[in-house]
Amino acid sequence: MGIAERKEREKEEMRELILRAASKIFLEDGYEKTSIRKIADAIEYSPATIYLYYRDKNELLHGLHVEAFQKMMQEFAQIVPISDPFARLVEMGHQYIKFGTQNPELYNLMFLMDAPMESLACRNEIWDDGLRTFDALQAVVADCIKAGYFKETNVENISLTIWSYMHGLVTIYLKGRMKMFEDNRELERVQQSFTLFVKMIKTSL
Amino acid sequence: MGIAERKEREKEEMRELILRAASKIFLEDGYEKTSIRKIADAIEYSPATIYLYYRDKNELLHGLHVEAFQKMMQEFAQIVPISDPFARLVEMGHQYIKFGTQNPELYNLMFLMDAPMESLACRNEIWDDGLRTFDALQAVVADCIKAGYFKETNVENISLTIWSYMHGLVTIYLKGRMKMFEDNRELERVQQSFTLFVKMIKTSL
DNA sequence: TTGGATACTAAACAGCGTTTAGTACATTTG
DNA sequence: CAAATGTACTAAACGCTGTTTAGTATCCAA
Repeated sequence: MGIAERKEREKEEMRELILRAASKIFLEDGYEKTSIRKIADAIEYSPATIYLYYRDKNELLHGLHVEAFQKMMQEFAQIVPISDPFARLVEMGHQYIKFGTQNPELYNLMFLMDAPMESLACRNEIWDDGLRTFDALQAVVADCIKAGYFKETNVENISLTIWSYMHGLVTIYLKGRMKMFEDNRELERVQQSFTLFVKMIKTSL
Repeated sequence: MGIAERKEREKEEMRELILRAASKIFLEDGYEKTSIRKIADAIEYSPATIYLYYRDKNELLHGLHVEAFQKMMQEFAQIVPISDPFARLVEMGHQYIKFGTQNPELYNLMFLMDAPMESLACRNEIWDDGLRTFDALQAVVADCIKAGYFKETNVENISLTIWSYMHGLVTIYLKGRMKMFEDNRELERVQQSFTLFVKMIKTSL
């Protein structure tokens, strides 16, 4: 009997309906304003219904978290055709900065918020999405080593170090901590620093 | 007449009383649990009273923000006696990592939270505390240049680049994004990456 | 047809930051 | 000294929040 299958399908559709509404509100109005009640309103169900499909708000945010990483990986796909590994790494950095600065709410969700992590913690899943993205970086770094750009060989350590820098730069910008340089040339400073960092890894790794 | 002065003093004492209670709760229970109602409870006043001394919660958090920076600068003071500029810079990095990892809630408040920034924004003050700390870094970097350690001369850009890395590393750790390396050697990885970064700036700046 | 699973919700719980209206007391003024 | 003004404080409410409980319909299997 296909009834169980249909129910399963309907359940999945409902999960998707909720996630779409949540995503829309999250992207339009930001995290602060993405409340369960508002999501419920948007899909014309009661707030309690949402809890029949997601155990809590953290799990729902984890759903958006997954989508955010998909979007980032999609943008990283643009760098694949670049044949020179180092040029590919540099372009990956540009894409990272671009993604972060243009999607502050998503970036926050992906790398700063506690909520989606806590959803994973209690089910001791692992942080798959983040790992896949980190692997993408590691792959490019490994190519740089193979092509003789770097003398260092600890791919994981090099990748973590590069990511740390990129993440710090983007976060300082996004969280308004660059406003201390009173002029309004924050994005210029981001680019300037990135140029210096590229020079650094080129000459010293 | 000294009445105005006494009232002024009492007002300041009350502000301090509130701040001390807020600080205690913040350090013990973290940001999430630091509510106006709980602070009011601790000092045995009504929640509304707090609003006679702080315009809103953001301004109160900014008070803690100021103290957090004082504490950090205090720990940075330990590096002053180190005569070699580069060794001083490296030790400053160690202190930064130590402060961040041992005071996660404070670090969050200082460099990640929106709240204390928003308090400044509406009064268009500037981010003095952060600037002073950044200046401390710039001073050490300038010394490194003078001592011939670096060939680069843009102190601000070098400092921003170094801070970006440090901040990224600490944030990745604090926000649990290093848990993807399933083994439990996160702090070890932090040190390993820092060692690599030190090598990088030594050979390429 | 009946009985139990399923889908859903109204209402409540316990918390939040903040504001309003009003009281009690301290101080200044006539 | 009494009346008027100003100050310090708070109870209660407003409008939110995430989440749970209890109850009502509806669907489906026996």
